[in-house]
Amino acid sequence: MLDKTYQPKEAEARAYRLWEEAKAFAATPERNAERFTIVIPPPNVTGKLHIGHALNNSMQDVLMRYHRMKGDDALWMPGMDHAGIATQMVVERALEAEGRSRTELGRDAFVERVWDWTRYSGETIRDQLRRLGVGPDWARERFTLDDGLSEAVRRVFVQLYKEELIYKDLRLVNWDPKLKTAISDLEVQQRETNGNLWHFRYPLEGEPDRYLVVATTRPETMLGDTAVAVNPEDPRYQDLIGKNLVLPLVGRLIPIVGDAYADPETGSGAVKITPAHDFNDFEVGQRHGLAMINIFDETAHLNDKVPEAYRGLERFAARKKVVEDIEAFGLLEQIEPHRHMVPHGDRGGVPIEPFLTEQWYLDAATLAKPAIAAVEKGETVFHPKQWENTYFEWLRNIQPWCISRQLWWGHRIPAWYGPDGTCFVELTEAEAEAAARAHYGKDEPLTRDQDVLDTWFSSGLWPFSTFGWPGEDAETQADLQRYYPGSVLVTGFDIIFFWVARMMMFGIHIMGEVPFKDVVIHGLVRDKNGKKMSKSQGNAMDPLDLIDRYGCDALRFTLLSLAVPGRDLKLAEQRLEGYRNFATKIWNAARFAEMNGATREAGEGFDPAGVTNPVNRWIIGKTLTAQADLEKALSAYRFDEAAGGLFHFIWHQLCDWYIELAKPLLDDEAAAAETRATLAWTLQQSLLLLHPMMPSLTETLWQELGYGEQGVLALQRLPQHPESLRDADADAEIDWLIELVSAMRTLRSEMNVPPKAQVDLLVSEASDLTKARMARQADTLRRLARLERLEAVAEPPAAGSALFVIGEATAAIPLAEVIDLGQERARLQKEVGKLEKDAAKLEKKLANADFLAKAPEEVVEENRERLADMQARAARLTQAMARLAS
RNA sequence: GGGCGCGUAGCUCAGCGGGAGAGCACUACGUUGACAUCGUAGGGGUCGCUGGUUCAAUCCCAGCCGCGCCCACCA
Repeated sequence: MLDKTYQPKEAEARAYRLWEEAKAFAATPERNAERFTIVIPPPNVTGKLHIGHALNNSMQDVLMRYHRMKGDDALWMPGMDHAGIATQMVVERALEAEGRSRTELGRDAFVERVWDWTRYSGETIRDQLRRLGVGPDWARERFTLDDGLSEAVRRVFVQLYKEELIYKDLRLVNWDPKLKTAISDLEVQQRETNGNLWHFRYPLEGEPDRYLVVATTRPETMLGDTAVAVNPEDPRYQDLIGKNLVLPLVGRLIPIVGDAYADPETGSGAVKITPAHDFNDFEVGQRHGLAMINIFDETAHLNDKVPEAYRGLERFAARKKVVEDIEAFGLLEQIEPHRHMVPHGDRGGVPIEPFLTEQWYLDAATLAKPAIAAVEKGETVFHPKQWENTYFEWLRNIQPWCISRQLWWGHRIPAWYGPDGTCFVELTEAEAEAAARAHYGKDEPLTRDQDVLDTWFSSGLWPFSTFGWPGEDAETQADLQRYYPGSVLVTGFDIIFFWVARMMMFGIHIMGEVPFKDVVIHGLVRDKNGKKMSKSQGNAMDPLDLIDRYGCDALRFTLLSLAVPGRDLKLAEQRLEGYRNFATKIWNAARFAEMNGATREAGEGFDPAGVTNPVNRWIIGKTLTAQADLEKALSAYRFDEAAGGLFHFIWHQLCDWYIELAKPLLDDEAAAAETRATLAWTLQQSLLLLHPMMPSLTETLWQELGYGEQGVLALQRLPQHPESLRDADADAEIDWLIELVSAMRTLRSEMNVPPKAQVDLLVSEASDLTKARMARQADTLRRLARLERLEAVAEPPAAGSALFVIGEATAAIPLAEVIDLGQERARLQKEVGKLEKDAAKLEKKLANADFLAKAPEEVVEENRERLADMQARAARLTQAMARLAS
């Protein structure tokens, strides 16, 4: 006997054990079935998973379980990402708390320390995924810093280098002075900041009374100015082009250059040019052959390229001093408050510094072209499709990707330098040495490039590196052949650029084929007020905490229900409560089944086609519909509709109606056996349909109801039922029954008939069909409507009855004690009035010649039927009212 | 400055060309042997505003108002 409520905690652990014992998550290439592949977006080993991971993995798990149940060879590739900069920061912070630093430890010891952390975080994440009830093919788990994946990284790097798609270049990069590394454009966040525009006077050479006013938001960079630009079309300054200014505080002579970059409309129309510290100025500098003076060190302190008074100052301290000194010289024209966007490093959180360094770049524009074309051609399709705009927009404007990082945690760049700086890019040190020997004609000592690669470089290879590429053994080749490209990628919109686009570029270039067919983009999980969850705000919801309190199935079902495409999710605990209750509801339906013997034995040899009772035939048809709806929703990645459909089917059709309708049948000797079997079957089907979304509950019930002998639910197949199981007559009869019961209940409620009081129901002028239905459903009606007497009568009902129309019949409930003739007549009159009003609207529509001529025939017909039905009901009620009076 | 999206019942959201829906919340009633983590019934909406297209508009188009997100080098 089942407990009264579902106890998720033990059930989840037990179910997961069963799945692992049954190897339920393993791919089955040997079956040679249709294959279905998903590679997991590898979580960062920076700690633990958040609620967004719960959504992302629930969605994937639903697809996996569903496809496995359809009979596919389903492979879900698990793994994690070393997440270079992010993980290094976590460990550095831990060191800091111990009063140590990474430099103190040294590179090797530090990396060892990060590995320790990685093992710890990896274990945490694996546990969390298990608690979520999701089942990837654990035996295949990969890590981006595995030997195999590192080999893939080196291969791709060397190949692209030899193709001249990777190169080294000296130019401005986004430099994070806190983390002391270059970062890519994507890792820069523009933050609106309150600042100032400082207007400085730069005196003309030899004419100290004349000056140009330049404005800047970054006064300290003036120490690196090497020109001032004016627009050559600007009449105010044309004669000044070619002359020199004296750079205040420094004394350097800097030219006035004519460049269209200077906008006459902005500020004074003259703009200071600092080629080493501003991306625009860098270009101006290149055009005019200006000197580039780098005034910062890697921590954004001023270096010895500036006058002594400023050396060693931190950039903001320098700013203050520069302004003070300019003012002291009387060269400060004005200070204007100015709100503007300041670039910040998204990890370090400090303003980034455009910084002149040599870095490795990837020619992204070249790789982007086929990646754009593939989506244009529909080889990869985004869901919802509008995200393709975002993807296109970024790829069409893509800049060279800075892939080198001055970090320790990551894939070391496979480049070695000879004593003269010659660079050898090879797969291994031995190959580099060989290349060097060939180049120099003798052995020379080589030093390896100190930098590591942007973490997204290896993530970009994930769809094929995880299968063992570039391994050449038979197994790897078979896996790649079979499982690449993936079927679906499920991910958040926030990493379309970081990850999806990079996988597309690498996948097409390296493998010659897109890495996945469908990209399912989901939203961000926000709190109930729509605020982004964050630890510091204190509004973050911990998935494990929610699982502890509501069960993993409730959490999954909640997230899936809210996963409307193209929209963020607002998660309120009330929703979790609701779906926890849903789990309890199903549990109790199963409990009812168990109590009535509707378990596996009852369903043995059951053939739904042989069922005769309309109630049973009806629920069988509804089950087919539920399955069809589920399949439709999931094939369109509409997890919200899939969840909503099953919720409605199980709660409102199966529990509210079928179980209630089945109760009298279970007491009826003639119908009991068939009904028991139908109930068992329907519940079994429900468990199958619901399993992808609520795996633990359904698995537990599967075992409890005796299906364990057939194995775990996770490995069952979804049966395909013949459409002939649907029965329109049964549907019509049960619809009629439901309408009748509902009408009775409404009347009882409106008339304040005590719930326990038994009443009579007299159905007059009933057709043979109605009489037959009444006979068949008599027991059910008596029970659900609490009837004393049920009768088909020829005579009109006597006064003192409540009346309503059901189908082509009029029904009367004699309620002499509670009914007031006048009130009842008024009630009926009101209803007739409403019907007539609606009918009048339809009549008008149907009288419109344009409507008749232009609307499709079926629409016209439908309106006619509706009108006829309304008129018939109104007439019937009017007639009944007349009889009431007599 | 460009791009995308959203504004439907008190709340969260479906629906997107032919009868306004769900869940939660709310009100009334209810200890009927599955379930009070429940049941039954009920109230509640000029579908942001203004025009247009159409026989027909919550749904399509345009404009406006309000809100959000992404991208962008303006001093």
